[in-house]
Amino acid sequence: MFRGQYTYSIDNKSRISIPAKLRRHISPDSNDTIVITKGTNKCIDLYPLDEWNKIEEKLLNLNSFKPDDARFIRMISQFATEDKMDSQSRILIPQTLIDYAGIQKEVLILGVLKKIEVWNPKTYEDYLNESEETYEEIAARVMAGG
Amino acid sequence: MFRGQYTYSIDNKSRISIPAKLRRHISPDSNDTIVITKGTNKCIDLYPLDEWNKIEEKLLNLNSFKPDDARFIRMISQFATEDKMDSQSRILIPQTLIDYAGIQKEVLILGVLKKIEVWNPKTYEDYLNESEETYEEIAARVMAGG
DNA sequence: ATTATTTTGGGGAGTAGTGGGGAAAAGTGG
DNA sequence: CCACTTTTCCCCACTACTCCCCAAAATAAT
Repeated sequence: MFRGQYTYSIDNKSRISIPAKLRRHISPDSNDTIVITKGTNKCIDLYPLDEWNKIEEKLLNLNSFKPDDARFIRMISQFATEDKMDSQSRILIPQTLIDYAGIQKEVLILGVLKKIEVWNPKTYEDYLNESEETYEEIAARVMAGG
Repeated sequence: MFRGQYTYSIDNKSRISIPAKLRRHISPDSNDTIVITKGTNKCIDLYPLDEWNKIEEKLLNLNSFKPDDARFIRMISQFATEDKMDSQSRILIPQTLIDYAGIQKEVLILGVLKKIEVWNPKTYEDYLNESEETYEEIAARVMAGG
């Protein structure tokens, strides 16, 4: 599982290093391959290949001749590109996603259980502030019964 | 599985390159052969030959004496042509399908699990806007339980 | 302080995408 | 059956980007 936050930079060839501490949690099954996709918030999601394959399994169980299902499959697959890390454990981020996440130079990398998120630090700060609830309140609600 | 989006162009000989990242996922069983057919939306569908064969298997199981089935079989077969990629991994798209999809110069190529779709970028944008649901909502629904 | 590891930077070979010439094949009309 | 036109396909070429490699800088560990 991925944990922690890391402030890194994206170089002028659009590459980002995967922090060493996160790298160690990528299964060898993934063969150093990462699937890069649009996050559900204004960020970029990174999945090790084996985790992404589990998501695709779910998509395959949908019926692609049903218009609604076809639409889901398209939207989710559309932004997913896979890339193998180079010998310095970097991946190349597509320009469309850099633009989507509003990333310039500095990036905030978050380890979030099964996936890794890449944010513009400013965007993330705003995201945290936009919630009315405090950390304490959210915790109480989400973890209720656990 | 095919993934990702690619903005390419169709040349004045009606050829489209298959993006390298998609090409790598085409099984050698297909012998570089692609079946080109009319999509269920306003786009062109491309299937590697081996995947297309699986679809034909399913069609064979339909009852061609049932009017609905017969109609569907006709519609899907009618526009299906197979083509071998040239040495630059390009395929020739029939003019009828180019017209159907309203393609001019720029094309949006989508990797969608077992098939590849070719859209007029504008048409695709309109298609996405037709839906009430946002990406977030779709993701939440489809990925529920994961 | 020295060594090892990690992050960032950049050169250059190879690959990918696009365009187009011309031979072969297919279609059309007499 | 033959000439002529159109389409398809094989090839070569140019440009830009991607990826592999080497290396400096920064951080962490011994």
